[in-house]
Parts: sequence; C-alpha cells; structure tokens
Amino acid sequence: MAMAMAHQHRESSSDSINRHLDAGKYVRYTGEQVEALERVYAECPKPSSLRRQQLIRDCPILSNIEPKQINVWFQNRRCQEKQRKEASRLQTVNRKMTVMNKLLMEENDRLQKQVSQLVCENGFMRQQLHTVC
Amino acid sequence: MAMAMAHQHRESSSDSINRHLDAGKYVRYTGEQVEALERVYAECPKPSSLRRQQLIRDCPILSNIEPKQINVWFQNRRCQEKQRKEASRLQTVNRKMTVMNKLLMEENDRLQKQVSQLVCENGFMRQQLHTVC
DNA sequence: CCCTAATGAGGCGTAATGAG
DNA sequence: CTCATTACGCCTCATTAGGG
Repeated sequence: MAMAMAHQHRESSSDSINRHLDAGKYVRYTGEQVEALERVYAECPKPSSLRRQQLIRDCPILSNIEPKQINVWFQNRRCQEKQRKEASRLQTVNRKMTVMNKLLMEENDRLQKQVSQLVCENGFMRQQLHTVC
Repeated sequence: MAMAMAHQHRESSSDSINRHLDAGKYVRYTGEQVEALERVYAECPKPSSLRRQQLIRDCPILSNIEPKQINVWFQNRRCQEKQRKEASRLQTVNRKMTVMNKLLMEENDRLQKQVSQLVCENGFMRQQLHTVC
C-alpha cells in the first residue's frame, strides 16, 4: 500500500556537481576551494575587486566561481570572523574575571584571618597593660 | 502511522510539482507574516509537521508560504534564538562578574586599611609594654 | 554592512525489511 | 522470533546567497 510505495527509491538525481552545472543557485564550495580562499583571506580579508579577479585567474580551482560570489564569500567570511572573535573575546574576559574573582576571594579570606589574629593580640596586650598599671 | 502520513503527503505533492513553484526564489516575508509566525513560535518553537500545516490553513496571511518554507523558518528561528540567548547569557554573566569584582576589591581595600590600623595599634602597645617593664 | 532565507552535510531515532 | 541493516524524516550546524 502506501507504506510499501513509500520505500521505493526516490529519484535523487541531484549530485552536488550536477546541481552546480544546471540552474541550481546554491552550491557548497569544495574543501580545496575553501582552503584556497582561506589562504588569501589570512593575508588579506578585504581584497579589492581587482585582487579578486586576479585570484580567480591564478587559481584554477576557483575558476568556476563568479566574481560576485567570491565577493559574497569574503563578506560572509568577515562576518563570521567578527562573530567568532566577539564570542571568544567574551569567553576570555569571562575566564579572566573568574580567575580574578577567585584570587580576590582568597586574598579576602587571608585578610579576614589576619584581622582576627590582630584583634586577638590587640585584646591580649590591652589586658596586659591594664594589669601592669 | 505518522510516518505513513508523512509519506503520503510526500507522494501527493511530488517534487515535480514544487519545482516550478520555487521559481521566484528568495522572498522576505512581510511584517504581518513574521508577526504571525512569531506568535506561534512563542508558544511552540518546534511545531510538528501537522501543526505547521494547520497553521497554514488557519492563517490566511501565511497561505502563500510552502510547508517546507515554514519548517525552514522555524529552524532558522530556533538557531537565531539559541545564538542570541548564548550571547546575552555571556553578557549577563560578565556584568555580574564585574560587579562582584568591584565589591571584592572594595572589601579588600577596607580590610587592608583595617590591618594597617591594627598593626599600628599593635606596635604602639608593644612599645608601651616594653617601656613599662 | 546587516539580517535572514535557503541549502547541504551529518547525526539521531525509528519503522520497514531481510537474514539467521 | 531476534538481530542487523537500511531508508527515511527531522534536527542542528555551518554555509551560500538575496535584498534592504
């Protein structure tokens, strides 16, 4: 019945490569492509349009990507870095604060004890002065 | 049973039918649409596929959106909330830590002064005891 | 630039199916 | 029957891409 039909093989003719070749708009770039782009990004996160065109020319791996897409890639890449950087900044600040907090509490404790000690000695001496006079 | 339903729906509205419908690709949903979706989201961030279909039926504003798109909307919405929540959590923790830190430093300061004071008194009395004996 | 819609990859749970 | 496999649906996550 319907259940049996359901398990017939569905025509999955959408290989990622075919998708790219026909009218499919959305493509994942290959590991190599991303790697190449990342290498450029590391040196220059904001390449000029000239630089981008050069990139496409020199790098055969990227030749099937449109200049506009390259531009979008860099925009998205910058955005991503910004977000990650902010997140990790907050994390770092957080960690440091935690450590600082701990140290302060320890110091606080130490001072508390010191105060008690001194107060104690103080009282003792005060008493001795009284008995002497 | 739920599976069977899902498959039936899959069969009835086959891929080929959907193809030409998503010819006009990327659309921003209107304020009203988003508002309606948000209202549902507030109560149920993860509606079942049945619930989503209901939603489309009851809500004329959403009738021109495909079930799949509704699903995508909820997925993206959940993702967004998660990110925002995490970010604001970190901010909050940070603020609290800052306050805590400040208080601790003040307390520390106070204790420092108290210690100096006590040490001073202490030295003085020690001297007095010496002169007396 | 920013926000967000759309897509692909990969993981998880489970119903269907086949082998023993 | 049980156990392993597998195909499917749904989810998250990261990524690509469209428009304001």
